[in-house]
Amino acid sequence: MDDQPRASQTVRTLLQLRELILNGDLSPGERVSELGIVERLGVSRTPVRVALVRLEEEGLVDCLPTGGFVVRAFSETDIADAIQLRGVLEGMAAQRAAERRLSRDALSELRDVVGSLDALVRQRDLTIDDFSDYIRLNDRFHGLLLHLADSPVLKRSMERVLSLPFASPGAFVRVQAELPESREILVIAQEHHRAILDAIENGEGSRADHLAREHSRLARRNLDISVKNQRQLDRVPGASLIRLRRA
Amino acid sequence: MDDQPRASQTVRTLLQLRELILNGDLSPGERVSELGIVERLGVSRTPVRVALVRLEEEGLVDCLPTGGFVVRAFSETDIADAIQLRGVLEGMAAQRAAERRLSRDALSELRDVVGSLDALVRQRDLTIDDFSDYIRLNDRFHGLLLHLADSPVLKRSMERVLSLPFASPGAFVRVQAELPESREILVIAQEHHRAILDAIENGEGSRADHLAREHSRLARRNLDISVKNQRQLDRVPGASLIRLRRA
DNA sequence: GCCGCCCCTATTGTATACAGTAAGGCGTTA
DNA sequence: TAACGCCTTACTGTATACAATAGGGGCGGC
Repeated sequence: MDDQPRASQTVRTLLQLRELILNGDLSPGERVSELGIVERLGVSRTPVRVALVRLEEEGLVDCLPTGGFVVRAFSETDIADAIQLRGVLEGMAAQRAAERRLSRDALSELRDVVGSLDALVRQRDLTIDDFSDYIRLNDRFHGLLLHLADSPVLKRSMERVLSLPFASPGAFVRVQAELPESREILVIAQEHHRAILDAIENGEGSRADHLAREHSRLARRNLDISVKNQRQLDRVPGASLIRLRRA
Repeated sequence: MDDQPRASQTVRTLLQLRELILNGDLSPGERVSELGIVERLGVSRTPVRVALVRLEEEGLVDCLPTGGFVVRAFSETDIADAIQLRGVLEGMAAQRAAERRLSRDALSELRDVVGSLDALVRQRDLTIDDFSDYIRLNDRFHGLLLHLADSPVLKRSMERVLSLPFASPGAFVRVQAELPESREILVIAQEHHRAILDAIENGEGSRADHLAREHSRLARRNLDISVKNQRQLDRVPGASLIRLRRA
């Protein structure tokens, strides 16, 4: 059961604490007691404190002025902004990738992923497993985009944004899977993927940029849909951190 | 002499350690010994460790796989990428500000700053103090832009990028001050400021975006100039962290 | 003389002890 | 009965002690 037997206490604590927060075992606004975590995870206060500092930098917890930390709550606006920001960063990544005039060979992996996605989306009826595969391939596509941009600075910045789990490219796919028009949305998303690849292959930086930004708006749309239906919102990773303002 | 008598040990340690790194008292690649810092700053290891973790998240130090931290070194490419990223984020900020259709009243502060900058740049001969004033007003302009974007997520992301000191808007102004064409560059930069304000006033989001991106390229150009002249590069904040690849 | 192995030391990861402070509860008084 | 104040308690900030590990230096063998 112990996933990380070799990892240091600090790393294990960070991972487990992050999971506690993302799973909703700790509620937004709730103070994260160091001693409470010590009891739960069976480590001393020192690794817990380090993990809390890192999570604060990640943005999952907030520092209280009086000392200590609380689990952060995220509004619909926060999520929408994070999605927009991801779109902008992916736009920059796509643009850079395009303007590097990469060889056909350097793009073979990206082309393979787009090909796999094509095959997947072409199917009539999509199962739960298909959506899992889609999420995996989609993450891979977005990861490759970032890689092809060849910018550690950009990569780091993106990782920060993605540490908010509902900002990740696959965050709303499970929501979307429940919609009647789910397959059509995948068709559109995949058209974006193909077009982004095409733009990169042809060195069309601005086109790649705009396509990536538009692509992220699909997530934004799914967010809007989810907000109107709390049940669907629960399918989003880190759902427990979302606090909608009362209507 | 003690700037922060009331602040906690942790905060003081973070500020002082950051200063040690930025001043070059600790060289890039050099291991940051906890005990060494303890001796230098007269605090215990605990606040030092917290400060190191925070600085690692900021990107000023790197985690060694064996444990401990080293001061990071930044290449010319890193700096160029950070400047480009800042331009993209400021573009997003400007676009958001524009598309919010802000009232004339909400923009009065930004207009004042642009007015002050106008008056400053209009002068024939610019003194050192004038450049200091320019940096202050310029920072204020960029800060207001971020504020008007009204996005905590974006603000946080920008703060991360700006924690690399040579990515900040004013980083290369002191370099530029030494150039024969320094005043002309200021004239161009100020034209950008005016145009960005105009775009925001008129709700022209895309124009604001592109102007902000182009604006950041002035910093990029100054970087290129600085690289050809090590003496000028030393004027940049955090210069000691910059390691150019041998020609 | 050079290379390799072993031991020692320095440094970090981890745990815990101590002190200061803020918050909450209870009692008293108006 | 409600409000104010004091006291207690539990928490975090800080310091330090202990253990494990990695790296370096020295010694010995080839």
